[in-house]
Amino acid sequence: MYIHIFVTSFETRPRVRIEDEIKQQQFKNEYQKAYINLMLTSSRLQVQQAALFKPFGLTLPQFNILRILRGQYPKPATISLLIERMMDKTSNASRIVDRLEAKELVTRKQCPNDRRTVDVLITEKALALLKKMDGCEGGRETGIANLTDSEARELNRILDKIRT
Amino acid sequence: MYIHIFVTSFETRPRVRIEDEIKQQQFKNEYQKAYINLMLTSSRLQVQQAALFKPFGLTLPQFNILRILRGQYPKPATISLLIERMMDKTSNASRIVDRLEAKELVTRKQCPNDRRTVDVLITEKALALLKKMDGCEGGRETGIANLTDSEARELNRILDKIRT
DNA sequence: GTACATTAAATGTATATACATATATTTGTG
DNA sequence: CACAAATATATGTATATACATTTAATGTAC
Repeated sequence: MYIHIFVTSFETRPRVRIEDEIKQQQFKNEYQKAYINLMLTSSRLQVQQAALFKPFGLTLPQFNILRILRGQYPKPATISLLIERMMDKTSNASRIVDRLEAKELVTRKQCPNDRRTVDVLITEKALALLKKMDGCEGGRETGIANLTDSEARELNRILDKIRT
Repeated sequence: MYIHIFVTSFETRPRVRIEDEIKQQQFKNEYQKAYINLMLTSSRLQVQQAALFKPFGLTLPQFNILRILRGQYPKPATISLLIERMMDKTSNASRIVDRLEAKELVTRKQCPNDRRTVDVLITEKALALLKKMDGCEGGRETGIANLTDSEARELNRILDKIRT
């Protein structure tokens, strides 16, 4: 997975388990610890999620695009719409669609109404693939499942506050 | 920043602010919501952190390596040690060191004791740079600062549980 | 001490991010 | 209508991740 971890604190100790690393740390304060903890945890979850996806031959961004396209189906989506929904505006939807097209998971053709735009449509093959993948999604098979329902709720509240 | 967001839910609505996106969602459960929320939040924080680093001409992985090297200073570090401490075992320390070397922020020379290994040493130039950067670190200037101390503590507890 | 395994680092390739620029088309304004 | 601005997509380049392979040096077994 792709994540940059900005860690100021792993400078002087040997590596053990990541959680041990953190526990041994002396952080400047709870905020710094929370920051690093958040990066580590999201990285960990992404690795778990990617492992679930791997047998199906899709990367996470590719899967994400396919999910958006399925949401539109049977209507096509433009690249702009994909970028909008992807929420990572700087990621490159064109090239991810290139790869999906190469795998015959989407088709791409110029839109007649506005010839600047492209109609991207998910194929039957991709719909079948997604159907098989429904289940290994959304963190239920990751460490998130360790939480109680109220802890998940509290986590959501705190994360919302961070993004406020 | 590099983060893959696995979002099953942004398939049918127009994009507004990310937090609005989430609020409008109907998630399968709190777990799915927490998963997505975690990805979004860490992504957001990384973008904020990267923006702080940009004026100094360093990427986050490069900064991270330099911090490790400063922790070792005046001793050198081998590539193996950097990988160990980076905690992203699959990331490519050799090539990150290449770039730091090109910027004259580290030196690299074969270790005489074990000629397989390389001594990577942080330069004075890099130490001065890091000194200037001390301050824009650890999330204090990011959304983490929105939390109270006890919220940060609770967040840490919950994240630890996820990684258990 | 040679042969084989192990280790350290570098290199190769595919994918993705981050950001700038190019190209084609449409829209808007005079 | 002509021409500039805006829009949609694609392309280029640097960096990083993810993973496999290569190369050199060391360690170990016989």
